[in-house]
Amino acid sequence: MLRKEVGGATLSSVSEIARRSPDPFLVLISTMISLRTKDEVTLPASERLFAVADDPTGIVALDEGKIQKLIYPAGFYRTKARSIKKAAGIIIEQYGGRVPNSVDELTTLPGVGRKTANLVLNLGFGLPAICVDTHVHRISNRFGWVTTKTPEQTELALEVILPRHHWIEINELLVGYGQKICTPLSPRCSECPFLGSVSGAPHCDRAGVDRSR
DNA sequence: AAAACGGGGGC
DNA sequence: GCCCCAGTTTT
Repeated sequence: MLRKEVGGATLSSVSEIARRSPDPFLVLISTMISLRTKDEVTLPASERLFAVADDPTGIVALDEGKIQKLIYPAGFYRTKARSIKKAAGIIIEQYGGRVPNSVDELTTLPGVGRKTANLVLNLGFGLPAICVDTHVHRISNRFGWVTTKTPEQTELALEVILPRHHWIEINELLVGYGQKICTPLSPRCSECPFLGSVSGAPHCDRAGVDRSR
């Protein structure tokens, strides 16, 4: 089971990992594997790796080539293997073997940017973090929720606008909507649940068709 | 701000 | 064959 339908949105492979075992380290590693890689590849790759090693000590003990082989064919598998092993080492040496729970600390890890850090806080620690990827950035601007140039600006703005509860669901719904309907180039506006809805509801001017990625 | 990293799947 | 993908890092 690679995906599950939830109110029209999809649960990502990282969510699936988190649901099975809400271990911040597993969430972190599977998120790193998922970067620019489809769920159908991410989940099996994560499972192969975790079958061999599922904690920082186990990961650092692995040969980098071994990690590469396990997570293939995830994209950027060489870079990811290096980052994963290095991150595990830093977690052991700098953070006492525990995954840090702040954006600033998480982003010190190689291969971990703002989006990954927030997803780990959200899915791994259950904290109210909003992760802004290309989908969320695009949709937020199309809907006129924000007028921002960078994903980081979008993130800061959304933290003020969006509700404080159900952040995990909100993240997934926004992304699922961006994947299936409000796509970058040819949005399926005829299937958009927001188009033509009650006044005051967010709308799309259809002018924001872009290739922000 | 733009390019590089990378393999797989859809059409 | 060409385009796209729940980004991050380096120029």
